[in-house]
Amino acid sequence: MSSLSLSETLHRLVHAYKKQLRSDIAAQEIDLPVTHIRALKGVCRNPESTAQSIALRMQRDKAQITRVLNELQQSGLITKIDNPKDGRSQLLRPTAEGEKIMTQINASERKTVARMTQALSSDEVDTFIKLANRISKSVDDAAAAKSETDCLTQKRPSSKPKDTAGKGAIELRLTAENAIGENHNE
Amino acid sequence: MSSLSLSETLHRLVHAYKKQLRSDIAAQEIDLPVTHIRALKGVCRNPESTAQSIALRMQRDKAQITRVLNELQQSGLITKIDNPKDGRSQLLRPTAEGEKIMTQINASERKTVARMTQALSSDEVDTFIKLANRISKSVDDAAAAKSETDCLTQKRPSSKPKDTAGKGAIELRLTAENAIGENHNE
DNA sequence: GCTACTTAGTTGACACAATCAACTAATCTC
DNA sequence: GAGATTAGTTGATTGTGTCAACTAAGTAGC
Repeated sequence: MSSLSLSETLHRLVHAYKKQLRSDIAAQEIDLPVTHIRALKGVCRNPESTAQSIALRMQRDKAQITRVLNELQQSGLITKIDNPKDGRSQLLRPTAEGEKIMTQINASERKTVARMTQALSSDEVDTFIKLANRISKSVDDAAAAKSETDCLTQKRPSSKPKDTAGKGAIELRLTAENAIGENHNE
Repeated sequence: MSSLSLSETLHRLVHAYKKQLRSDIAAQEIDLPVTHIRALKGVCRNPESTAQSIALRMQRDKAQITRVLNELQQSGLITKIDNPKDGRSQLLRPTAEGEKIMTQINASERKTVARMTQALSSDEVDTFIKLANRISKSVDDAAAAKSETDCLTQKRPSSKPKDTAGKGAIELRLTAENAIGENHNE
């Protein structure tokens, strides 16, 4: 019955949420796209962040992350310092300005979340988040399983499929594990 | 505690969902963006559809809808016929091809939803949808209320604000009412 | 009927989001 | 040291969402 409308429900919900968050942020005169904010958040949360770890956490393409991080750097919100343990990557740190903005953003976000959940009890919010996470996990697991069978049916041409299927499977499995164990972080 | 992670939860969830849906649809060799699919679905559901009604239902900008509908028409999935009751608008109808594709898409979507909700009981799915709808409604209501006060504080310059705030408020209130009463449709 | 306003749809311009492929340079493995 | 892998970058392209200005058709008040 109602199962088909899950899609519409999700579309509506996210659209409403993004709109609200953007307007709350704009109201604070912070001029950053949502993706940049999420990335900045990632950097602030973990002082050992690299572009790679941010991309993994956000489950986004590393190309996109590269650009976002560069823009955050240009805006003076983060700095990159050479990773002593790995010459390929740099550690990301928020600047003082970045920390300041982050504080403001956290306030905005709290307000946004408060508005969204004003009609719900905190138990209901909790239930909602748990259900949402279980749904996300199911999708990730399904995707990982699919990539795996893809690999098998391909019989591993042994050197050809440079990136295509294999990487997808690994990434997805990693992030699926992440996604669950991570919520206690805030 | 967990309230802050609502944002991340939502981001993850929707990203996972879109990815899954896109791949399921691509697997059927249908080459349509998600937005186009949603619009086609709207057209198929209601034989009296106009661009306006689709835009309202989807809560999207009418400019975007215009383009999406034109592309659907070019792809031969819908037709526009002059609205006998209003020379400004056209009634949208799926073509035979459009109906066919819609059937396939519905199958894909059912599969996608099944995957997403495989770890949930149908009661839990139901709970999730209800909570999501309540959250959407809260956001819409908040936005509508805000637009309203904006209007008041502007003291109605009597002829200037052609479109800006007023329309937003009305649209949002309409769609908020819609969003709730509409789920029984499928 | 004329004038105002409103509404449906279109168009152009733009910003943001996501993805893919090809590439460099550093690292790891053997 | 050769070959694969990984971190990050760059270019191109597609999709998504928004805003403003515009045309043409309908509506209301007079």
